Amino acid sequence: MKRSSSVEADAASPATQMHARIVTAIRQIPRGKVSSYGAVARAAGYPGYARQVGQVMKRYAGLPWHRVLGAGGEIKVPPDDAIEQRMRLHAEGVAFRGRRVNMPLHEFKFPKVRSRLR
DNA sequence: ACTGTGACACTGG
DNA sequence: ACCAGTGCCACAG
Repeated sequence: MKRSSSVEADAASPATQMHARIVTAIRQIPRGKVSSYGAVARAAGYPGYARQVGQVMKRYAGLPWHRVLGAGGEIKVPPDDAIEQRMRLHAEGVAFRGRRVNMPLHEFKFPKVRSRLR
């Protein structure tokens, strides 16, 4: 098997794997529950990669992006999308207390918090 | 290769 | 509760 062949090195690229793991984590958040960028990053095995979670969500379509909030349950998306996010969450029964949602009440707990990856 | 940017998080005033 | 400063990291130009 070719180890450093350019083609498959692509598929196994660290970055690609990270994206995949982040996407998977986001998909785990059930309807009516929410999580945070940081929590998703940790669940995916990449603590400290909160910003990358945002990047991935922007690139991948079909993700429940509205269930991901900033630390403390704050909305971190631009004003336009923020409106839709609130609307979607409200439709799922997630209520806002002013600018943020009641995290202790709505936060989804990831089952398998994997240890650090690389 | 270097610099700026951002859908983040945390601390301190 | 609000805002500024700092650390964080991949990506784009």
